Amino acid sequence: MSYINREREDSEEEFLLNFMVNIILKDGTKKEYDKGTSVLEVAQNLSSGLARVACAGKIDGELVDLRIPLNDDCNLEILTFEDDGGKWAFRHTGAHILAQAVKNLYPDVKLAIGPAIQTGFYYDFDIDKHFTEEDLANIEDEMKKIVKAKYDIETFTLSKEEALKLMADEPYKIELINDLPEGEIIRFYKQGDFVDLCAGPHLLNTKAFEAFKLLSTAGAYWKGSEKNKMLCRIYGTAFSKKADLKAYLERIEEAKKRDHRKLGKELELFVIMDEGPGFPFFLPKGMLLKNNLIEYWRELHQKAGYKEISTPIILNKELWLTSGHWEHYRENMYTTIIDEMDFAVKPMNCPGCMLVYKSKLHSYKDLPLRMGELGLVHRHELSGALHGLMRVRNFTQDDAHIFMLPNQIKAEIENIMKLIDEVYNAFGFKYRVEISTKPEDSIGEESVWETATQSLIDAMTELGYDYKINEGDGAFYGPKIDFKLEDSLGRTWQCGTIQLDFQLPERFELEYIGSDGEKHRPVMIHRVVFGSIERFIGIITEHFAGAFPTWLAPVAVKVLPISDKYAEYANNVADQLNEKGIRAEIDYRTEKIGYKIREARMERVPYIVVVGLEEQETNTVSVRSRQKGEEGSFPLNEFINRVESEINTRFNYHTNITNEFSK
RNA sequence: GCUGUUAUAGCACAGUCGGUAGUGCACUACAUUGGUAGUGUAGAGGUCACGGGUUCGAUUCCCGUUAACAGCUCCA
Repeated sequence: MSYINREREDSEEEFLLNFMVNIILKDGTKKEYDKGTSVLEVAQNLSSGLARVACAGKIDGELVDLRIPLNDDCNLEILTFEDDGGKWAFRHTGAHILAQAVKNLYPDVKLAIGPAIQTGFYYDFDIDKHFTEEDLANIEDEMKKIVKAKYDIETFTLSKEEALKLMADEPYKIELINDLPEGEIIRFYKQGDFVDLCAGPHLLNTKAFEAFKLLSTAGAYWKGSEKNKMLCRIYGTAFSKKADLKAYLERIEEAKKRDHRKLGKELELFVIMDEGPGFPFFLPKGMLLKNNLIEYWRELHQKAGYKEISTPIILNKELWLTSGHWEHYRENMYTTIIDEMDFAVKPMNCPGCMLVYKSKLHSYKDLPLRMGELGLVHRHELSGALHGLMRVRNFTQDDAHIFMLPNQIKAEIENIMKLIDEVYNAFGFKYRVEISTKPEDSIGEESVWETATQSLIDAMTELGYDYKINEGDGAFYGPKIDFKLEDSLGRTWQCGTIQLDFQLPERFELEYIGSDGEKHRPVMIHRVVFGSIERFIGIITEHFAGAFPTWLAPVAVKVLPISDKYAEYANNVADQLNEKGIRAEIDYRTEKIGYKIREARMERVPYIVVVGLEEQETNTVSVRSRQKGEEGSFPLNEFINRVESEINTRFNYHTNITNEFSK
């Protein structure tokens, strides 16, 4: 809040002579203005066009209102809707217009908060009713009136006492005011007769807010805590141009078409039944996909020096007490009684792996020891959190635990970062990285946590990653680096994670014999690359819109005989393909060829080959590829070589996929 | 788990202002033996999610349960 402080300090100096301020613009130009010139006035001076579309400013990297006077030399940027900060101010103004409209229509409503978000804005209301679609339409109309009224948006500040008095009828605002640190400027924005507590920035007038739409309503807890009252939230989105709004709404519709739950059903990959909420069934096609991923994973990890193990799904209570899960993860665990003793279904693979480590004596020469496990874990997730394959109650983690000497930590983390980067890039994913620190409910010494967290930060810095810190979001046994991938609607899902753990080796009293002949404690890393095979399948299904690259596709080639006279030749073709490890299927049905092609295309099969009399006589196939459409006839062995090399090169090919299913 | 919405054939959906239900695709049979995005005809398939209540009568109205969907919270 440095600009606010500047504003205050300087107001005491107002008696002094007007000084000039030197500002440096985004393009590096230096300009001189009278002290007290506002950001807006600078914009107007630069160009009236810029001033018209300006939404906010940025002083020395800090987002500010256009009305803010410049009192010190600084770097200044004028932000429009095209800039993140400008977009934020624009949409935040939308939240205020929404609140004003709701207040006009429902005077008894109590206002909570209403920020801009990545996809638009929302406002939380405390009201006895719930908003229907019809209500949303009415509110939208009311918002349009406010926009048409072209209210100037003004801002002012008040002392705490005055602010509390002004907001006397708004209990949530009072709570917010009381939560502000002592001495903080309490700022308000006003448009027409609507006043809201807000740090800003905002637009100058409501008239610019034309291209918007209210999208949905939802329940949301006050201050995001499930202990608090649930409020009614209205979501909306807005753009500076109507065409952009239209394009965005169309994009949402497009994204729905590639929802993995819809495609999973259509492509017969998986089903989730009422009999097992959150427990997916994999169908033959989904199983092929899953096994293809696993095969890739095994190849990758073998090269990277991992050894694969498998540990039991059910283990006794004693083990979970030792690991700390019984105390810290109990509510997510499924338990059972066997021979009158307590057992738990594993929610994580680590304790089992600990036992494997302890099953023999290790020398420092064995380290780092990288033990992978495709472990099936079960976790009781809240019913409302379940979401197709993205959030399930049993899933296969592509887990690995790495035991090492303390001086091997950085190198190992870097190895894993590179491995994850290789895999995500291969699929063409963009991802975000976050570091999560010590949570409230945790085990182990503070100093150990600090060392662990620092070594994660060091590795990230060394590799030049941009990362965000999530305070208090770590696992109960250690800090972690999380890798987040986006789904088709822009929601992010945690996939890869690297977790440093000094606790479990301690609890399980793991040891290795050092070069000094003495026993020492190894350090451990937990890590996953896909995260869970299930979630990853969900994400790649949406990413490829079901048109999986040939190496992954459940069926690589669909053979379509023109009629059953050519079934034998079709068999011959499919056999030769399958012999080379190319998954081929034959559609024997006595349907018209056009019909069979249509169905095969709906299945997103990479290659369709049509065989009839002509092909049989010349030992050729008529090829139709997903990428290029009808390609004509090729000798069978030429086609086989082509597909075989495409599968072997895996990712070198998929980036070219362009067809109506992958837009 | 919380707030809201929803639940009709394998799938996508109509419908019944309370008198036990239809369309398309898929499925089965027959005919059609075909050349790059949907062949024709016929047939079979549903205690209208489950449990209560109101009613002469409930798939329809009310309550509860379960599940799904959107969001919140939580997470791989």
